[in-house]
Amino acid sequence: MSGATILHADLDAFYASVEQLLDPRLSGRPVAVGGSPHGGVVLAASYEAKAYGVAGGIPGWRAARLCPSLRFVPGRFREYQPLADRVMDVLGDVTPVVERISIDEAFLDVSGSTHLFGPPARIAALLRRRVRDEVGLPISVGVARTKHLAKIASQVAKPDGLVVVEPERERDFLDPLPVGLMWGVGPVARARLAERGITTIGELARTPSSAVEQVLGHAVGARMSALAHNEDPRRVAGAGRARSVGAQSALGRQVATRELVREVLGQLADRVAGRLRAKDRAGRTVTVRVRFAGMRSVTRSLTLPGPVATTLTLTEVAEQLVWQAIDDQPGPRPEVTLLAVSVSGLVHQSSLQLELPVQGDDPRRPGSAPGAARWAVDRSVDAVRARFGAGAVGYLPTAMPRVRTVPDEFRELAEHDL
DNA sequence: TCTGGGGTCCTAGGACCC
DNA sequence: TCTGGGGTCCTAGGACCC
Repeated sequence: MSGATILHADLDAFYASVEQLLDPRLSGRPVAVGGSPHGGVVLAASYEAKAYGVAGGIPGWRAARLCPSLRFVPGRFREYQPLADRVMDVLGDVTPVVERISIDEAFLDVSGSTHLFGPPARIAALLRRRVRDEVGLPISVGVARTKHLAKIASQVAKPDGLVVVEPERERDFLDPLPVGLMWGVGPVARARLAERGITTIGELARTPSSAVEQVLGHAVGARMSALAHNEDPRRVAGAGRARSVGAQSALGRQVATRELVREVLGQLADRVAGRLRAKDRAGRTVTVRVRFAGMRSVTRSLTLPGPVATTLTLTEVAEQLVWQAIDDQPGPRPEVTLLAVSVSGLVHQSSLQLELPVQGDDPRRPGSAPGAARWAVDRSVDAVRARFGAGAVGYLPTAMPRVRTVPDEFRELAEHDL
């Protein structure tokens, strides 16, 4: 019961490893998925590339400078989801208690599986071998008494390793590790702690919780303090439902015109509303984000009287909010580099409960009057797309400015279940 | 040469209510 | 007369995660 029975299994450099699997000429070589020496951003880097300092998120031209022999591949995004699902199936063979937290990693509780498969360390080794033999991908596994410890252990195990933290050695394991390995400590928190001379988890554990809270804020400070003291009560369980749904598009640098904004928001709203309708959900709060040249971004949100899930209503509300955000900026009209739309305050909404007009409401107000008609139109569009494909029908002229957009397959990889 | 896309949670101020 | 105390919702911003 109190033994080390939690596993954290994490595929190594997942996207890059898939590319190496699909094209053996890439194996053992530095590979970047996405980006190019001339632009774009690297989405994932193989371990050989990481050795040069190449990492996900950095601009392609910088990656090329760091590693001249780097091979850029566009990414065969369609292949990723099925391969990751096969890995999860392997994990599910040893226990039903699997909590998938992203496309490529999961927690397992194997406390009920040891009578069948042996001790947890053995189970972890078995899983690693099976994933390698049956799917062809390297996976690292951490084994410990808690999720936090197991997660840290798998990070320490990478690449392609296994680390078991026995309960009596937890303190020895944690104390010398950098605070940045803790789940929830990012660059900002790490820098703030470093200013106080706190760089290891052991040092954090020896700092009074009240002091940590002063540095990191009440909630984060208390949580990090507890984790440093190795208190982690979280159980392995299925992930909860999503609390928001969104979509975004980077635009390069463009002057915002009515046409551009409407085109982009129409596409984003179509994705978001379509996902909501597919799961019979809707939400009351619409939030947009506008990022300007220089990476500064602002958000505007509006909570409607009732939930929305129609493409046109969402587009209209988002449009109002985006112009509000842009018009609030002082000086000449700024260049826009990204638009995002998201819907939160989600509720279940059966197909029969439409966006009904609020009595006495202005019929032109978003989310009210034409709701029923719009819902019906969207349902028809959804049905046509289900039969004939996503490109079969849509609302908006797509002849407008060229917006560089990523493939839908890539977007879908990051979607959470609704 | 100039930064992808989808999410979660927390903070803080103001409006509003009892 | 110069202002209690607590709670909820909304909005904007930010850190963090994969």
